[in-house]
Amino acid sequence: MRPFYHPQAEDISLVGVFYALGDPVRLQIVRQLAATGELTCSDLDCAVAKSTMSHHFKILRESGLVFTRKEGTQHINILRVEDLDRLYPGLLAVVLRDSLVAAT
Amino acid sequence: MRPFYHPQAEDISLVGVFYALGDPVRLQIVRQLAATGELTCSDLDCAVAKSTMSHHFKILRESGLVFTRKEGTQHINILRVEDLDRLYPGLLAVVLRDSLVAAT
DNA sequence: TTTAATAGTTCGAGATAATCGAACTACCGA
DNA sequence: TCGGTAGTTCGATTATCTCGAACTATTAAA
Repeated sequence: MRPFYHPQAEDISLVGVFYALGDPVRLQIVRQLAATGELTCSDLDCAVAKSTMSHHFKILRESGLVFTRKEGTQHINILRVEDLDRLYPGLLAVVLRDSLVAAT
Repeated sequence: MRPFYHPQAEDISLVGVFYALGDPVRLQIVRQLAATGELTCSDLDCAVAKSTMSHHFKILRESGLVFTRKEGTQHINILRVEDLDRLYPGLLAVVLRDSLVAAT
């Protein structure tokens, strides 16, 4: 298995971030990440296959939204809050506002 | 030709907006719209076919980012700034910050 | 009032990307 | 070492994107 690719902060593009957020499952992941701090693939119980879930986390990771570290058998994801707030201040606030309702 | 569909403001979803912005051509359109106020399909000279351009404007329109009106032979697009600022305050600011450089 | 020109949409085909289940890898514990 | 759990990768199917060609609508010219 290849090691994870995480872009440098400078390589996190706005269009890539928007692309990653432009999917209901991934948007929900980001919101839940912001609420809980950490999340593994299987912490969410949406109605998608786990291979698809893995794919979603890969897109979040490679767009720069999420950092993944390995811990035993599981992959723990965290939001790259500092990078995102520095690069695109105000963006996360928009994403997280009113995210208590599972708004899309 | 069918009339244009424009969603009600209440039906403009955040994930739909992100989806629309998650493409380099469409992001550029939105930025240029913010700068110039109005834009037709052929005002931009990107290296995409005009049928593709029409498709991009359709996505911007149906996601609620853009309002299109007919004027003679051309379709004039404007950003739905008020709706967007009311629904998702801060979002357009993020999109337009540093948009002078053709950042992606 | 045909004719042509412009603006944009729609259609059909080929290329890209998303989703799923199955098979696989990695790690931990009995 | 044998499962069991967590997650990735693979292959096939399905959906979406892009393009050029054909079409519609509107205006202007002949």
